[in-house]
Amino acid sequence: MDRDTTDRRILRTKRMLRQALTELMEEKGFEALTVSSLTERADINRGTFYIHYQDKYDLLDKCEDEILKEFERIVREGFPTQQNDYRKLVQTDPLPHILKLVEYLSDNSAFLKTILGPKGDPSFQEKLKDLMKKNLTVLIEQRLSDSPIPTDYLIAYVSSANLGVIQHWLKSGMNESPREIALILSRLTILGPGIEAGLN
Amino acid sequence: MDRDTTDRRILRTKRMLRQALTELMEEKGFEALTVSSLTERADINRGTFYIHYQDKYDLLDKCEDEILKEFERIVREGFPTQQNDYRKLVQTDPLPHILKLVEYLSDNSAFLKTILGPKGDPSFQEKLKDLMKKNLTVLIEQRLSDSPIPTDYLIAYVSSANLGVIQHWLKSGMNESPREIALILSRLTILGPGIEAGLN
DNA sequence: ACGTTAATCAACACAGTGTTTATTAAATAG
DNA sequence: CTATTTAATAAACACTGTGTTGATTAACGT
Repeated sequence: MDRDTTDRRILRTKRMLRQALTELMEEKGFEALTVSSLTERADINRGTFYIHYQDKYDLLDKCEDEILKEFERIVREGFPTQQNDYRKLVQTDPLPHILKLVEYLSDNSAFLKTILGPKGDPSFQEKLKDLMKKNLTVLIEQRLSDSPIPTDYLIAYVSSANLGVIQHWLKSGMNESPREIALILSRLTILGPGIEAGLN
Repeated sequence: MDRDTTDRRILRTKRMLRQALTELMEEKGFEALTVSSLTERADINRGTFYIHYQDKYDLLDKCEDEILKEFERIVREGFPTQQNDYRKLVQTDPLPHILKLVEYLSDNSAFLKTILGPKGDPSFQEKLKDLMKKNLTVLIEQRLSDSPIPTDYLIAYVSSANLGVIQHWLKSGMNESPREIALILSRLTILGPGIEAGLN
């Protein structure tokens, strides 16, 4: 079996480091933290860090990828297959897979709040938007009639907008329930800029 | 007179450093560059750097502030005072102050492309969105009827969306003219999510 | 219980930081 | 044009953090 994913010592080391990363990012942002501070906080020898990760950027990458993988899984499994008109549904209920996504955001809010905040990682924002774009492309292109606005700009607009809502939620203290946010996202995506852009 | 803003030696030093910053950011991103590489590129003694700036973050801050100041000036001077219905105008023409803004973006595209890209500075994105929010608040709140979506989320949505359009433009090689982009922004802001959100 | 291997500790050269000193060269005021 | 001011330079300093290595200890899986 793959020793790398079963040996409890390895799992512990990685778990501690990811925990330390989340904590230290919250405290002083990603750029201000060092490998030394990371290993000290995790109570891990500094040399051990370099067995598993190249540098702090590598550690961050791995953590981000874990989150993104889970996002993709949720979207893949829950994506609406049949082509419905959601404009009625969305008056009162969020799209189910969007709700699951927001719930997952909520579970990882400590990490995400920092990584999507002003001291965070803009490349993660882009990865997240790319994920949304992939799905929006399907959703939008099949319903697009003749918009005076290029499709790629429309998609950039909506995906960035969704990200903005999520960022605002995390930043302002998550006062709304995941369901409320999922509903906001669903409504804005389905009903929002669509009308103006010439969707039918 | 304020020696700090007239002495040609000082102006030259700052000019060279800001030039070097833009170049090196394009080449390897902000975090990867060092004060040493900056001063080497600018052909400036490293000690001189510390006379004018605390560290590389301070230099970045000052550069960003310069851009933001100019944004604010453009918005302040060009912001529509009387309350019009722009839905007709915007079918064919961008709002004038948005056009001016996009033209300024175009003039500083080298710097902005990097700072708003995946290796850039997320705090600048936030500052930019905050600027937009301030103006959108005026524009939206006075026209808002009864939206089922909280105003602050609506504003976060639109400002983030506008930023996304700008980022997409810069990233994809600026194939559209400033006028085209300004028109896209104007249309989406005035006509876009407004209808759904209950604007009149 | 055994062989394997992850984690530790200490040491290393190295790159970059931020500061200081004396010295040189350029700018401005008169 | 000259005198005076002051910005820029060059060289050195201690310091922090990096990334790697080799020998030793301790925990793991079978």
